[in-house]
Amino acid sequence: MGIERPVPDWDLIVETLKVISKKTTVPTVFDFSYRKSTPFQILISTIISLRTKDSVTYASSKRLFGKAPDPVSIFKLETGTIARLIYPAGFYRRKSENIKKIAKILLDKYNGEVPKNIEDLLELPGVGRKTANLTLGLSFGIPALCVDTHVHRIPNRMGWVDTNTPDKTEFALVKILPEKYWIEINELLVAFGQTICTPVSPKCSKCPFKDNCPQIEVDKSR
DNA sequence: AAAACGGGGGC
DNA sequence: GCCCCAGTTTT
Repeated sequence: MGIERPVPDWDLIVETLKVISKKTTVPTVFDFSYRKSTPFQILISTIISLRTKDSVTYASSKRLFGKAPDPVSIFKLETGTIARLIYPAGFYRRKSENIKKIAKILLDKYNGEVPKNIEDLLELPGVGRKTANLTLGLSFGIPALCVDTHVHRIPNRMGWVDTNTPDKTEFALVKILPEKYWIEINELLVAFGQTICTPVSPKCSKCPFKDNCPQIEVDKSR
Protein backbone atom coordinates (compact mmCIF):
# COMPACT_ATOMS: atom_id res chain seq x y z
CA MET A 1 0.00 0.00 0.00
CA GLY A 2 0.98 3.64 -0.32
CA ILE A 3 2.73 5.72 2.26
CA GLU A 4 0.58 7.02 5.10
CA ARG A 5 -0.32 10.65 4.69
CA PRO A 6 -2.02 12.89 7.22
CA VAL A 7 -5.56 13.87 6.26
CA PRO A 8 -5.47 17.52 5.18
CA ASP A 9 -7.62 20.00 7.11
CA TRP A 10 -9.23 21.52 4.02
CA ASP A 11 -11.18 24.21 5.83
CA LEU A 12 -8.01 25.55 7.41
CA ILE A 13 -6.02 25.18 4.20
CA VAL A 14 -8.57 27.09 2.13
CA GLU A 15 -8.85 29.78 4.78
CA THR A 16 -5.08 30.26 4.81
CA LEU A 17 -4.87 30.29 1.02
CA LYS A 18 -7.55 32.97 0.88
CA VAL A 19 -5.43 35.26 3.03
CA ILE A 20 -2.49 34.77 0.66
CA SER A 21 -4.53 35.33 -2.50
CA LYS A 22 -5.89 38.61 -1.18
CA LYS A 23 -2.36 39.94 -0.97
CA THR A 24 -1.71 39.08 -4.60
CA THR A 25 -2.13 41.95 -7.01
CA VAL A 26 -1.11 40.14 -10.18
CA PRO A 27 -3.92 40.41 -12.71
CA THR A 28 -5.02 36.92 -13.61
CA VAL A 29 -7.46 35.38 -15.99
CA PHE A 30 -9.63 34.87 -12.93
CA ASP A 31 -9.94 38.53 -12.04
CA PHE A 32 -10.87 39.12 -15.62
CA SER A 33 -13.31 36.25 -15.88
CA TYR A 34 -15.21 36.32 -12.65
CA ARG A 35 -16.51 39.81 -12.89
CA LYS A 36 -17.16 40.76 -16.46
CA SER A 37 -16.71 37.88 -18.83
CA THR A 38 -19.13 35.75 -20.76
CA PRO A 39 -18.67 31.97 -20.91
CA PHE A 40 -17.25 32.45 -24.39
CA GLN A 41 -14.65 34.93 -23.16
CA ILE A 42 -13.75 32.71 -20.24
CA LEU A 43 -13.19 29.81 -22.63
CA ILE A 44 -11.11 31.83 -25.07
CA SER A 45 -9.02 33.56 -22.42
CA THR A 46 -8.31 30.15 -20.92
CA ILE A 47 -7.06 29.01 -24.32
CA ILE A 48 -4.84 32.08 -24.46
CA SER A 49 -3.49 31.36 -20.97
CA LEU A 50 -2.02 28.04 -22.03
CA ARG A 51 1.71 28.08 -21.27
CA THR A 52 1.50 31.84 -20.92
CA LYS A 53 1.99 34.23 -18.04
CA ASP A 54 -1.05 35.78 -16.40
CA SER A 55 -0.13 39.35 -17.16
CA VAL A 56 0.22 38.50 -20.83
CA THR A 57 -3.01 36.52 -20.84
CA TYR A 58 -4.85 39.43 -19.31
CA ALA A 59 -3.54 41.99 -21.81
CA SER A 60 -4.06 39.69 -24.79
CA SER A 61 -7.64 38.83 -23.78
CA LYS A 62 -8.47 42.46 -23.27
CA ARG A 63 -7.15 43.41 -26.71
CA LEU A 64 -8.95 40.57 -28.46
CA PHE A 65 -12.31 41.10 -26.76
CA GLY A 66 -12.07 44.84 -27.23
CA LYS A 67 -12.06 44.14 -30.96
CA ALA A 68 -14.26 41.04 -31.04
CA PRO A 69 -16.15 40.05 -27.88
CA ASP A 70 -18.26 37.17 -29.22
CA PRO A 71 -18.13 34.16 -31.59
CA VAL A 72 -19.73 36.05 -34.48
CA SER A 73 -17.22 38.89 -34.48
CA ILE A 74 -14.25 36.61 -33.84
CA PHE A 75 -15.18 34.38 -36.75
CA LYS A 76 -15.07 37.43 -39.01
CA LEU A 77 -11.42 38.11 -38.14
CA GLU A 78 -8.50 36.71 -40.09
CA THR A 79 -6.38 34.33 -38.03
CA GLY A 80 -3.47 36.68 -38.63
CA THR A 81 -5.43 39.48 -37.01
CA ILE A 82 -6.28 37.30 -34.03
CA ALA A 83 -2.63 36.33 -33.77
CA ARG A 84 -1.58 39.95 -33.73
CA LEU A 85 -4.13 40.79 -31.05
CA ILE A 86 -3.10 38.02 -28.67
CA TYR A 87 0.64 38.41 -29.26
CA PRO A 88 2.92 37.76 -27.36
CA ALA A 89 1.00 34.88 -25.81
CA GLY A 90 2.79 31.58 -26.25
CA PHE A 91 1.82 29.46 -29.27
CA TYR A 92 -0.07 32.45 -30.57
CA ARG A 93 -0.22 31.16 -34.15
CA ARG A 94 -1.74 27.82 -33.26
CA LYS A 95 -4.05 29.43 -30.73
CA SER A 96 -5.36 32.00 -33.20
CA GLU A 97 -6.39 29.20 -35.55
CA ASN A 98 -8.02 27.24 -32.76
CA ILE A 99 -9.87 30.31 -31.51
CA LYS A 100 -11.39 30.89 -34.92
CA LYS A 101 -12.24 27.20 -35.31
CA ILE A 102 -13.92 27.21 -31.91
CA ALA A 103 -15.99 30.26 -32.83
CA LYS A 104 -17.18 28.48 -35.95
CA ILE A 105 -18.01 25.24 -34.15
CA LEU A 106 -19.97 27.10 -31.48
CA LEU A 107 -21.94 28.94 -34.15
CA ASP A 108 -22.56 25.80 -36.23
CA LYS A 109 -23.33 23.28 -33.52
CA TYR A 110 -24.23 25.11 -30.33
CA ASN A 111 -26.16 28.18 -31.44
CA GLY A 112 -23.19 30.35 -30.50
CA GLU A 113 -23.24 29.16 -26.88
CA VAL A 114 -20.52 27.42 -24.88
CA PRO A 115 -21.46 23.78 -24.16
CA LYS A 116 -22.10 22.99 -20.50
CA ASN A 117 -20.61 19.51 -20.41
CA ILE A 118 -17.04 18.31 -20.50
CA GLU A 119 -17.51 15.87 -23.36
CA ASP A 120 -18.53 18.58 -25.83
CA LEU A 121 -15.85 20.98 -24.57
CA LEU A 122 -13.10 18.38 -25.04
CA GLU A 123 -14.13 18.03 -28.69
CA LEU A 124 -13.09 21.62 -29.34
CA PRO A 125 -9.60 22.10 -30.82
CA GLY A 126 -7.03 23.15 -28.23
CA VAL A 127 -9.29 22.30 -25.31
CA GLY A 128 -8.05 19.72 -22.82
CA ARG A 129 -9.14 18.85 -19.28
CA LYS A 130 -7.58 21.96 -17.77
CA THR A 131 -9.38 24.35 -20.10
CA ALA A 132 -12.66 22.41 -20.04
CA ASN A 133 -12.87 22.18 -16.27
CA LEU A 134 -11.94 25.80 -15.69
CA THR A 135 -14.57 26.91 -18.19
CA LEU A 136 -17.27 24.77 -16.58
CA GLY A 137 -16.47 26.07 -13.13
CA LEU A 138 -16.07 29.75 -13.90
CA SER A 139 -18.80 30.04 -16.52
CA PHE A 140 -21.55 27.92 -15.06
CA GLY A 141 -20.58 27.20 -11.46
CA ILE A 142 -20.46 23.50 -12.27
CA PRO A 143 -18.20 21.71 -9.75
CA ALA A 144 -15.12 20.93 -11.81
CA LEU A 145 -11.53 20.65 -10.65
CA CYS A 146 -9.10 22.45 -12.94
CA VAL A 147 -5.63 20.98 -12.58
CA ASP A 148 -2.90 23.09 -14.11
CA THR A 149 0.79 22.96 -13.27
CA HIS A 150 0.24 24.72 -9.93
CA VAL A 151 -2.61 22.45 -8.86
CA HIS A 152 -0.45 19.52 -9.88
CA ARG A 153 2.77 20.66 -8.27
CA ILE A 154 1.58 21.98 -4.93
CA PRO A 155 -0.58 19.08 -3.69
CA ASN A 156 2.26 16.72 -4.56
CA ARG A 157 4.80 18.90 -2.78
CA MET A 158 2.52 19.12 0.25
CA GLY A 159 2.01 15.38 0.30
CA TRP A 160 -1.75 15.66 -0.15
CA VAL A 161 -1.48 13.38 -3.19
CA ASP A 162 1.28 11.35 -4.78
CA THR A 163 0.94 11.36 -8.54
CA ASN A 164 3.09 11.97 -11.57
CA THR A 165 0.66 13.49 -14.06
CA PRO A 166 -1.97 16.26 -13.88
CA ASP A 167 -4.74 13.83 -14.88
CA LYS A 168 -3.89 11.51 -12.00
CA THR A 169 -3.77 14.50 -9.68
CA GLU A 170 -7.24 15.51 -10.78
CA PHE A 171 -8.71 12.10 -10.03
CA ALA A 172 -6.84 11.82 -6.74
CA LEU A 173 -7.87 15.28 -5.55
CA VAL A 174 -11.51 14.76 -6.51
CA LYS A 175 -11.57 11.89 -4.04
CA ILE A 176 -10.19 13.76 -1.04
CA LEU A 177 -11.12 17.41 -1.58
CA PRO A 178 -14.70 18.45 -0.65
CA GLU A 179 -16.69 19.34 -3.74
CA LYS A 180 -17.49 22.81 -2.46
CA TYR A 181 -13.82 23.75 -2.94
CA TRP A 182 -13.32 22.32 -6.45
CA ILE A 183 -13.81 25.57 -8.30
CA GLU A 184 -11.99 27.99 -6.04
CA ILE A 185 -9.01 25.78 -5.21
CA ASN A 186 -7.52 26.51 -8.61
CA GLU A 187 -7.38 30.26 -8.18
CA LEU A 188 -6.17 29.90 -4.61
CA LEU A 189 -3.35 27.53 -5.49
CA VAL A 190 -2.34 29.63 -8.49
CA ALA A 191 -2.01 32.71 -6.27
CA PHE A 192 -0.06 30.65 -3.73
CA GLY A 193 2.05 29.10 -6.48
CA GLN A 194 2.90 32.45 -8.00
CA THR A 195 3.99 34.08 -4.77
CA ILE A 196 5.27 31.50 -2.28
CA CYS A 197 5.15 27.90 -3.47
CA THR A 198 6.83 28.75 -6.74
CA PRO A 199 8.02 26.04 -9.12
CA VAL A 200 11.68 26.93 -8.63
CA SER A 201 13.19 28.11 -5.34
CA PRO A 202 9.95 28.34 -3.34
CA LYS A 203 9.85 30.90 -0.52
CA CYS A 204 9.45 28.30 2.20
CA SER A 205 10.48 30.68 4.98
CA LYS A 206 7.34 32.72 4.26
CA CYS A 207 5.08 29.70 3.87
CA PRO A 208 2.28 29.21 6.42
CA PHE A 209 2.34 25.47 5.73
CA LYS A 210 6.07 24.96 6.27
CA ASP A 211 5.61 22.97 9.48
CA ASN A 212 3.48 20.40 7.67
CA CYS A 213 5.29 20.26 4.35
CA PRO A 214 7.33 17.15 3.51
CA GLN A 215 9.37 19.23 1.09
CA ILE A 216 11.03 20.99 4.01
CA GLU A 217 12.35 17.64 5.20
CA VAL A 218 13.82 17.00 1.78
CA ASP A 219 15.59 20.32 1.48
CA LYS A 220 16.05 22.35 4.65
CA SER A 221 17.94 25.08 2.80
CA ARG A 222 14.75 26.50 1.36
C1' DA B 1 22.99 31.04 -21.98
C1' DA B 2 19.54 28.43 -19.78
C1' DA B 3 15.42 27.47 -17.69
C1' DA B 4 10.81 28.45 -16.90
C1' DC B 5 6.26 29.67 -18.14
C1' DG B 6 -1.30 28.20 -15.18
C1' DG B 7 -1.25 22.26 -21.80
C1' DG B 8 -2.57 19.95 -25.68
C1' DG B 9 -2.13 16.87 -29.46
C1' DG B 10 -0.05 13.48 -32.36
C1' DC B 11 2.26 9.39 -32.35
C1' DG C 1 4.23 7.33 -22.25
C1' DC C 2 7.16 10.53 -25.20
C1' DC C 3 8.04 14.45 -27.65
C1' DC C 4 7.09 18.58 -29.85
C1' DC C 5 5.28 23.05 -29.95
C1' DA C 6 6.76 29.84 -29.43
C1' DG C 7 8.44 33.65 -27.72
C1' DT C 8 9.11 36.40 -23.57
C1' DT C 9 10.83 36.84 -18.89
C1' DT C 10 13.66 35.40 -15.19
C1' DT C 11 17.81 33.42 -13.24
